[in-house]
Amino acid sequence: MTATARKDAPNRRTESKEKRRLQLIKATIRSIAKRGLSDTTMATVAGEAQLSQGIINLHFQSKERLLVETLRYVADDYRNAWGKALDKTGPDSAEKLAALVEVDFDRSVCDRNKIAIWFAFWGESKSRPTYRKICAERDQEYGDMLTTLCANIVSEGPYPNVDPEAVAMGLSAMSEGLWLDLLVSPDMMNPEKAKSLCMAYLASLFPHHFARGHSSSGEMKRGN
Amino acid sequence: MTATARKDAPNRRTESKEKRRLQLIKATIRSIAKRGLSDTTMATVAGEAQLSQGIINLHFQSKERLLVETLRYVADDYRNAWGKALDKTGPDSAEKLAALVEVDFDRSVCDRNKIAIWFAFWGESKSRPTYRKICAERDQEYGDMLTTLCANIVSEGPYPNVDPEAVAMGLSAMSEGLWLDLLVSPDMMNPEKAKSLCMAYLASLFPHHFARGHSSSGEMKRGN
DNA sequence: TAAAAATGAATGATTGTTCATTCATTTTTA
DNA sequence: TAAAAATGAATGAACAATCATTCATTTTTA
Repeated sequence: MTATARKDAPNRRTESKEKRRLQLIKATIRSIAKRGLSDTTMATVAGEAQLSQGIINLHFQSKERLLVETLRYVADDYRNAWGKALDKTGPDSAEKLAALVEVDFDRSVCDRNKIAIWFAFWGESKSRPTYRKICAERDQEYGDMLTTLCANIVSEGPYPNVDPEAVAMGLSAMSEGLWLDLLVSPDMMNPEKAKSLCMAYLASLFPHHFARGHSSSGEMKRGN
Repeated sequence: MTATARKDAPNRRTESKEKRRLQLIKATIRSIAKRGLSDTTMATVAGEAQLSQGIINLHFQSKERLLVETLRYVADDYRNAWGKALDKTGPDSAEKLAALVEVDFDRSVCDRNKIAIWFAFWGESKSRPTYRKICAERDQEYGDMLTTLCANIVSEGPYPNVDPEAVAMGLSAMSEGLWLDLLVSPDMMNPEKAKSLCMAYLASLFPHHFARGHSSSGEMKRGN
């Protein structure tokens, strides 16, 4: 039995604090996805985690803190996803932009459960400044990245009268709106279609960098 | 004292059923906008309406029904808004499309309170089929209208390889995403900017029908 | 064996709902 | 037309259920 083996047992009664917190956050996510935020109680979360009633207050002090930590986890998760995707690409900005669109509709980011979590918190964000702040920071960082990439592309190709920030805002807005369609009308929308709509948007604004009318994933013009 | 005068008193103890229901629905909207859906209780709604505890169950039987009726009211309100806007325009499809964008970011439709209501219900829609159905129907009807208008424009101008349904889906997605920005980052986004982003989207896809690079509301090319 | 982690029954606050009662209004009666 | 009776909308206290939180106890760890 190695030193790490003792951490492999799935239902050890005593886990490290950090692991328990993560376990509870993931249980919270499952509960919100399944029952919605307003039907998610301390009991349903503890039940999802297969732990006892008092466990959440032990690790998070209050329900409110659990929810905030959960939102933070989801936001970090999303940040990591597009950060990693960017690392995998070359230096080309158009390629990076396509990779970001790819991530937004990749299974790891946009299954209906995860989308439901986002909308659950967005839905409460008007009356909860803490939620709103976390979401706004996420938007800010993502938007800055998009704007930088769009600015690079504008500087490369001949695109008179194209405002990089406007393209970035339009693209992220479209992504979020398509998430809503995936959530509300899963019969009408699917990730592939959503992806191609975003790519069509990019192609219409940056015709020298993105090919039009292709539905396959991440298709771009080469050698520009 | 005329026969109608007796209905003018603002705080009549006895109102018609329909008026009371509407009063309670509007109180629900205010409560959700102010406190969010999960902190909206029978007491907060009754308080907003300045009526007593039991009044909601008297008129709506249950909290759940009140919320469903509220969502239906908001959805109908939206439907009426764009229906009226269409009636005011001429027969030109591009003009109608611009009018729809105008409505989406008109004060009467998109102040932060109303947007908060939409997101509150969207946030619960994953786990509430009734909410989802109402939202999906709204999307369907609006999407069909958009698609028809886009198809007309495609048939008018030379737009090879432009799919009307794709444009329609992209536009409505962008609108909804911009609503999210207005909700979460009101410092970064405002209705005028949102409107011009949508118009820029239309201009990039239908350059013969919409003028590019103008920020003033509803600007279109004439005489096409 | 002392410290830490986890339990789950208990607690008090909050919630949606019910219902006997009140009261403004309408209808009927004389 | 004035008084009496009937109506049903509205009330708000009471109720049962549910909720987040606490804490004495048990279990596990080091």
